[in-house]
Amino acid sequence: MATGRTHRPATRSRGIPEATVARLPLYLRALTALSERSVPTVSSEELAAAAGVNSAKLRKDFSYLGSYGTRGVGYDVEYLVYQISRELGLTQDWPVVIVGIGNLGAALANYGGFASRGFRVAALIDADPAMAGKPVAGIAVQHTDELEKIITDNGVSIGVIATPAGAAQQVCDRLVAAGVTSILNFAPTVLSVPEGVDVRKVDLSIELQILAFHEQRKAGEEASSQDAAQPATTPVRPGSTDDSDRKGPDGDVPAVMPA
Amino acid sequence: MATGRTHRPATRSRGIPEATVARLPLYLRALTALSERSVPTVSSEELAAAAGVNSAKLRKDFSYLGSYGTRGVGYDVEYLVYQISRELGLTQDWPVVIVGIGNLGAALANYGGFASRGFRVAALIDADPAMAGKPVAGIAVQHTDELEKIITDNGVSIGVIATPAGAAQQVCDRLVAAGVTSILNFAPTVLSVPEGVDVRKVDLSIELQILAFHEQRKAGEEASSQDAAQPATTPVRPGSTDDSDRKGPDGDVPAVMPA
DNA sequence: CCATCTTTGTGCACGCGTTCACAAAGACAT
DNA sequence: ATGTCTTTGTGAACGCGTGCACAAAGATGG
Repeated sequence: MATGRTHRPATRSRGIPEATVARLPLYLRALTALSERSVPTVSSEELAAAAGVNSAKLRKDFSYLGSYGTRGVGYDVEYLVYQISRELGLTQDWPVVIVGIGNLGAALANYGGFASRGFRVAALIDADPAMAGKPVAGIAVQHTDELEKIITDNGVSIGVIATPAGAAQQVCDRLVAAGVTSILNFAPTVLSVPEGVDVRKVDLSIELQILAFHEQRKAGEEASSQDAAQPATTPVRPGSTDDSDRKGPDGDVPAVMPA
Repeated sequence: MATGRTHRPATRSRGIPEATVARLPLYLRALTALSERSVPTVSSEELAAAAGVNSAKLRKDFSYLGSYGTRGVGYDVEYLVYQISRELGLTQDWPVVIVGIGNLGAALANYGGFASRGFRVAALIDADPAMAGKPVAGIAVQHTDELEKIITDNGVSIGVIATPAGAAQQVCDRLVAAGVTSILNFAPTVLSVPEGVDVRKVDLSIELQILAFHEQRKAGEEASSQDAAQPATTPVRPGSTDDSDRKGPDGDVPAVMPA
C-alpha cells in the first residue's frame, strides 16, 4: 500500500463499497435458503433479519447494485439470487488450489460449502513428499514442485495458504509469481504481496484474543477490584527506576505491578 | 440490534476503539517475534512495518493504552508485550471448549497457536456417540450430553462452534444457557444471541466470495467486452414483462439477460 | 549545560459507513 | 379511476477510523 498509485482511486465507475461487498455473501446465503423453501418474494425487513443486519443498510446495499425490488412488495428471491451471484462473480467457475494439507488444509478440502458456489478445488499441494499421491477429500495430493505447473495449466487465480507460518511467505511468492492474484491466508503471518494482489487473512488466534479482550472487560466490569491472575514474569518499565510516572488513559488502572 | 439500549453505549470509560483492539494481536505477534530475537527496543516505524500497518495508526493505537514508549528511542519490546497481553486479557488462563469435532474441529484442536497465548482447550465435544472417548490432539472427545456440566465445572466462558450449520444455533443456545459469553463461530450461520454475548464468525465461504468479486473486477477491467460464462438458469425480472426498465447504477451494464 | 537530532503523542481534517426519516412508487381494493 | 397502504430507494446527518503533519519530549554529543 501507499506505493505509487493509491491502491485504487475510488474505483472507476461501479463503486460498490467494500463493506457492502462483504455483506453480499450473507444476503446470498439467506436468499438461497429462502429459494430452497420456494419463497417467492421477501421484504427488506425480513431479509435483513435473516442476515442479521439493519434493514436500511440492506436496502442501501442493494441500491448500489441497481433498482431491483418492487415497492409495496419486496424483492423477488430468485432474481436477487441471480443478481448477487453475478455481481460477486459466482456465475463463473473459480479453480482454487489449497497449499499445505495438514489438519486445516484437509478440513478445507473437505469443506462442502467450497464447491457449492462457483469454487472448485483444482489441486491440493503439500511440501511433504510422503503426502504426494495420497487422496484427501477424493483428490490426490501433489508435491510443491508441481505448484507452478498446476497454476498455469488450470488457470488458477485464487490460492489458499494453510501452511505453517514459516512457509507462508515463500509459498505466497511462488503463487503470485505463477499468476495467482487472490490469496486466502490461514497462516498467522503478515504476507507482503505486490500491488494488484488481494490478500484476505483468517486468523483463529486473533479472533480468540479479541474475544478474550471483551470477556475480560465484561468480567472486570462489576467485580473490578479483585485481580485474578498474576503473571510469572513482571517486566519493569525500561527507563524509569520508579513506577510513579505510569499514566493510563484513565485513572482507573492501578499504576502498579508487584515487583 | 435496535433492541432497547444500544448494544453498549460507547462503552464507559477506557474507550479503546474496536478497530484498535482488532490490531493489538497483530502487534503482539510482531513484538513476540522481536522478543524471541532479543531485540530490546523498536520504533513505531519498524513495528508498523512488521505488522503491516501505518506507523501513525500504530502510535495512535498505543496511545489509547497509555504513554508507553520513549521519544527519540521507541518502545521497549518486553514491556510492550506485557502491556498488550494484559490489555487483551492474556495474562490469565482462558479455558475453551470446541464443539463439533469434524475435520475442522480436529484441526482447531491441533492448532498450536491455541494454547500458546493464554488459551487452553478444556474439552472437545461432539454429538456423535461413536466419537466419545476417542482422543483428538491428546484429549478425549466427550459427548454433547456433558456440555452443561463441562462448562460449569471448568468455568468456561469462551466456546468455539465447529458443527454443521444446522446444529450451530442449538449448540449456541446451550452454550449460552450454560454460561458461555463469547463464541467463535465457524458454522455458516447467523447466530442469534442474547445481549451481552459476543459472537465472532469465521466464514471461509464468505472470504472466498469476496475474493471472487475482486478477481472478477480485475479480470473484467481490461478485457471488459467478452462475457465469460452464461448461467444455466436465467431468471426473468418478476413483475415487468419487458426488460426495458432495467437500470443499473451506471449505464455500463447491458440491460439484458438472454431470455 | 546547551544544541541537535530522533521519535513519540496528538490535534485536525477528511472520507467512509451507518442510520434516520421520508418522499416516491407501485400494489391492491373499491 | 381513485384512494389507501405497504415498502422501496435515497438525501442528509452523524460518528468512527485513518492519515497528515507538527509540537513536545527526551536521548545523545560536545
